[in-house]
Amino acid sequence: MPSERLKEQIEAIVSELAGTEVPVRLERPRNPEHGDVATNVAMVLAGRLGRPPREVAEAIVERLDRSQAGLASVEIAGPGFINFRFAESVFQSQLASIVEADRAFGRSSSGAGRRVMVEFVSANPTGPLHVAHGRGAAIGDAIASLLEWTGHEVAREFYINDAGVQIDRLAESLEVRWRQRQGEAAELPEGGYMGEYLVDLAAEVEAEAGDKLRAMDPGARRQWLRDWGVRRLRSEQEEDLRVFRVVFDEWYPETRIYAENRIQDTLRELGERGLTYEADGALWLRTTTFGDDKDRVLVKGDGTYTYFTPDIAYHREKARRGFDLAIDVWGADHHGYVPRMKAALAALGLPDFLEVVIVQIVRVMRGGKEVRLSKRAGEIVTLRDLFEETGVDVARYFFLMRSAEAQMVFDLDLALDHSEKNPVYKVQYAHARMKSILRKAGVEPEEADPRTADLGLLTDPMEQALIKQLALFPEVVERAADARAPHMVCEYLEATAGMVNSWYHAGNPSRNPALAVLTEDEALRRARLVLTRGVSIVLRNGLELLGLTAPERMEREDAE
RNA sequence: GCGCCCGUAGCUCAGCUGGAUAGAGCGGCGGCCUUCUAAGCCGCGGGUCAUAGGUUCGAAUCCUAUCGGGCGCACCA
Repeated sequence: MPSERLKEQIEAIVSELAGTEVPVRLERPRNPEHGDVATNVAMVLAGRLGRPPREVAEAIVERLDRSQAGLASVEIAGPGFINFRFAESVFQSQLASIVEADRAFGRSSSGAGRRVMVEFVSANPTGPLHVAHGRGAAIGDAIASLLEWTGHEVAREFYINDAGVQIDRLAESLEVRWRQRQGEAAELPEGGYMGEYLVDLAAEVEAEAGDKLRAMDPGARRQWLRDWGVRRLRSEQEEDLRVFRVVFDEWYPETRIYAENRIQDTLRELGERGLTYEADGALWLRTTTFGDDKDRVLVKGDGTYTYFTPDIAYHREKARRGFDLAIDVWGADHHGYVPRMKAALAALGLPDFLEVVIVQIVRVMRGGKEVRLSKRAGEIVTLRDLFEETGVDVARYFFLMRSAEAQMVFDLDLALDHSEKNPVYKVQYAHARMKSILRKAGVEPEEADPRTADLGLLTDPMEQALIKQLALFPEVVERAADARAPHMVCEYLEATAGMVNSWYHAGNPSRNPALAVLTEDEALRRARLVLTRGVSIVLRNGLELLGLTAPERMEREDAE
């Protein structure tokens, strides 16, 4: 990266001027007239040195070794910005390095040596996954991917809440449905699961083990239904997620926390640290010591644990399993739970171990009206309903294209639009077009080789702007990973695709054959094919990073 | 009542640790098809950045207050 070298040089100059280390930030000006990169360091330094910003800027510029940094021009502008423009050769060599890196372009090792667990979805195994889970699934998976691209060692994990009262209710509800099937007048329990899916599952139960269940005593039958229901629903979730292209390294059951006595270990450790106490017949944790609003109950008056307790033990296990950082992706309705969980981990001596990404709610709109996500004939209820209608690529992209912390509207009409109005297709189309040009040129991608092309021939402003845009990709990945913000990659891909489509159309042979990739001029054609390949590499890497496909060609529906 | 998120163009949203005339997509309006696939492209219009103060050379961005929307405030999970 040429800007890296420049940054180091400026840092050296500036720390000499100031007499101390001064961090330098190079930014990309919005306005291209302000150069390729710019810095405000002279303004930052002006106050400290007691000199006018422009004078400080002069001093910095005087000391610069332009050729060493690959600079074509440097100017001081406005209140004291320094604007830099790189030599064209710098961008030409960047295009060459994009093509050479190919699938590795955009990857870095900045996170090397860091083991991170991303835990997401973690839906209760009491029913099918809903639309809201889909957003968490897409975002969690993309964050994990971003961390992998930046060199972290990443594990994706799903925590199965297969213990606790919600599972008792599942077992009861399933039993009621099974008995109703046999004509008994059974009523769903308070807080039972009313979904129709349990009626279907009851039919499966009957087919699989009806006679056996009738012969069992009630306790054994309940236990059997409980195990069967959890297993069945869990595997249905796993299958839905697999089709949605989200694959977990581990499905970690809550019952394992109990089976391995982790709760006792955790309570003992908290007790030894003097952070628990008994009051009103319950055992409490002093979470207020670590920033929570009130202390929390660990063991209820009846001797059972709150939901919190096994969850603390589970997060303690994450650290014990060797992870340096745990990132949890939670729904907005759990945000109030964040301070207490962080407090509990701080109590265990793990103050910075947990990072929580809160994913806000999704509203689905069709025809300008909100789709009620309750069960109603023909309306979308589950994640599977949604992606079966839109396709997996579209559903994933729509979930990812907005920042997680903002509520989002899922516009089904736009999602179902197969034109380039749909941002997913816009990006995929741009990719397919590059592939189409390569096919038309009759070359394999590897034959578009920067070593046998003169990239100096790419002098058109559109081409140069495009090369600069492609070169930004690694920085975008880096920032998106740091910010746990996959939507930044979407923004970048859409902007890139827009430029690609303009370039492609400008070179439409019927309009301006001089700009066409497949031009008569053999040398120019070779150079443009390298750019074509570079574009396809960046778009493909970006799409695949987000878990989307990069199609070789787009299906064309015959227009009427 | 307290806490968290949000309030930017008609709609949906970007705006990176404050930076140079506030951006994109959709919708609207006007052009452009014997195509490296027009499922498109080019251009135009459109904003008191919720409001009021404050900090700063500089605020959509930071601070305070107010208003509006969402969510959460259990010995539920």
